[in-house]
Amino acid sequence: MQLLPWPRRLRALLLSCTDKNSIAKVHALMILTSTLADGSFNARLIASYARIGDTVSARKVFDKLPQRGVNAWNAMIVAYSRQDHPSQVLSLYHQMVADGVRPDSSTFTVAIKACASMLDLEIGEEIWSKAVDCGYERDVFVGSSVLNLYAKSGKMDKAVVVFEKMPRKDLVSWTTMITGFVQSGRPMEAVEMFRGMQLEGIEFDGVSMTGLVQACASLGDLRLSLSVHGFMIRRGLRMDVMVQTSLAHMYGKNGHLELAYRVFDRMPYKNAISWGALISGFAQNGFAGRALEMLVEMQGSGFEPDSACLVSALLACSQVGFLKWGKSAHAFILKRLDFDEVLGTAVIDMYSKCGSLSYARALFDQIISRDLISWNAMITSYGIHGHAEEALALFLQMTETNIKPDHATFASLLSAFSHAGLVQEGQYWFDVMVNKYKTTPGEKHYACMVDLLARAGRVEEAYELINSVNTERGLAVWVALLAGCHNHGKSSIGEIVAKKILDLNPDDLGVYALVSNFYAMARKWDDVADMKKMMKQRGTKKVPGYSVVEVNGELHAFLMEDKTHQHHGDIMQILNKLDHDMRAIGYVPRNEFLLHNSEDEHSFQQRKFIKVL
DNA sequence: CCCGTTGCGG
Repeated sequence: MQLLPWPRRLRALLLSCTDKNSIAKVHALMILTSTLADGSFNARLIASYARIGDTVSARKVFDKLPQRGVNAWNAMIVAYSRQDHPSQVLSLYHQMVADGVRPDSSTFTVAIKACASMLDLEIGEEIWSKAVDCGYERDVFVGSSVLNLYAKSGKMDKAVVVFEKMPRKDLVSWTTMITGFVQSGRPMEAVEMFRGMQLEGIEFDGVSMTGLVQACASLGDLRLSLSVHGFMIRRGLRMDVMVQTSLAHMYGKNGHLELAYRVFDRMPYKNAISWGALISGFAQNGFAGRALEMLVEMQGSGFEPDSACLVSALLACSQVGFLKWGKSAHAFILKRLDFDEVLGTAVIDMYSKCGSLSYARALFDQIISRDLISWNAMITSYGIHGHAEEALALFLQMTETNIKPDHATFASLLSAFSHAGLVQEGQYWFDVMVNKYKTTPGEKHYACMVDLLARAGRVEEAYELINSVNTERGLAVWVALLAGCHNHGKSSIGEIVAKKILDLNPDDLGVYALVSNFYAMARKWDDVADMKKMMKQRGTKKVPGYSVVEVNGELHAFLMEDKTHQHHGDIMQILNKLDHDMRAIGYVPRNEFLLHNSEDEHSFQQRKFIKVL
């Protein structure tokens, strides 16, 4: 065997090292042969320790070096980057610059990546401008890193500027733009980016495809989703867990749960995230029971649910008011997970929707990390429960923190006033929102204001309000107004509003019921008959509301004309007694406008059992 | 030669 010169032998040896002991032996040899002083070899030693995850040993070598070249600094910086220690990366970067060592492409790339992961746009841009000064403006690696920095900071428009200036764009730079647009809620542009990449003749991979699939998921276009899925099969893409999980999620999120399950079922390797994708699909589409079943099933298959799975499970409990399971989920979190903002807010929401406002508030006070959405959720909870004063008190408390209220906060606050019938307060805070917080009111805010005025019988004012603004006036605004017209016998305005509603072609049967009830109030019997015909034609796209009660941990669902409950007779008896007692103290039920359509109700019942159980 | 882009949630 021919002996190589020392440095080359050591380099070969280092490359074959897979454990700490063998690296340490080479390390000793390097000391003996005095090759450690060689700038290109000490960097390799640091990189070897880093490769096996031993950052501590790498740092010891680094610290003992008499002088450090770019490669040594880079090796150490990359080591910290691999271990996901962005602040260490930045501190080394700054030390290196202070030592007068000139960073290279690799240094800038990794340093900017660290800023992206800490969402520190300011330092990131500072480093980027230094990179430009050092002549790396046209570098693909540094460029992609900057694209990601802007994408993660929600500055896609800045990313576009950098991207368009890049002379050479490769798979990673295109992919960064795709995922950037997806994460910024601009899925159409993500799809356009994918098409642009195809036109440039750059072959896609699993990562870029994951971005495209996520774009399809947020577009909710089944035809596009199916064609993308078909495209990747035709092109023979090797699908890994991530691609398959994003596919299952794409179908599940948009309610195509059979397709989602088919993808999931055929996955050779699944993990907790794949399960989470399915669970969230079921939970978000109203299949609460199925979501909770899958949570149990995943544990049976040996997977530990993570916080995202629990968030979906809590959402499922909220939807059906299943307090018993909600409490189990809470207990599970206390035992095995750490509370973050998302998980905390989901538990708060669950307690609130399951009727336990005090638990919700106690949790809100306990959760250390509360963000904007946590505050909004708690304010919403008070609103739903009719506690407008508490909602306002919380809002005022919020203004003392550094979290700024957003459009959703005001929507919750205004809705709280509308539920409590506090017209003056509502008007006052609407004004504050517009003038002090410079928040442009949207459809939701106008709907609250219309609801507030219309409930109080000030239908004319509400009508004037919506006619005075130029914003998009959607269904909710008109529905709130018509409900007011119905309750306060305002037939002339109501007729105009009813026509507007019908022009919008809603697919909610409840809206048609409201219009029909309004016509009945106005004694427009021909229109009532038309409405009934229309409802029959349109079929049952939307499931009507039903009540759910939890008794001893078991759910009982009720809807109109439903006689299937085992204690139906007893329940009716008690209801009759309550009805009798209420009339005795002066209650006059307004059931003269109630709508009956027994054929539809039958199909509703079928769906009810699928959904709740 | 190294460095940049990925899957579920309030």
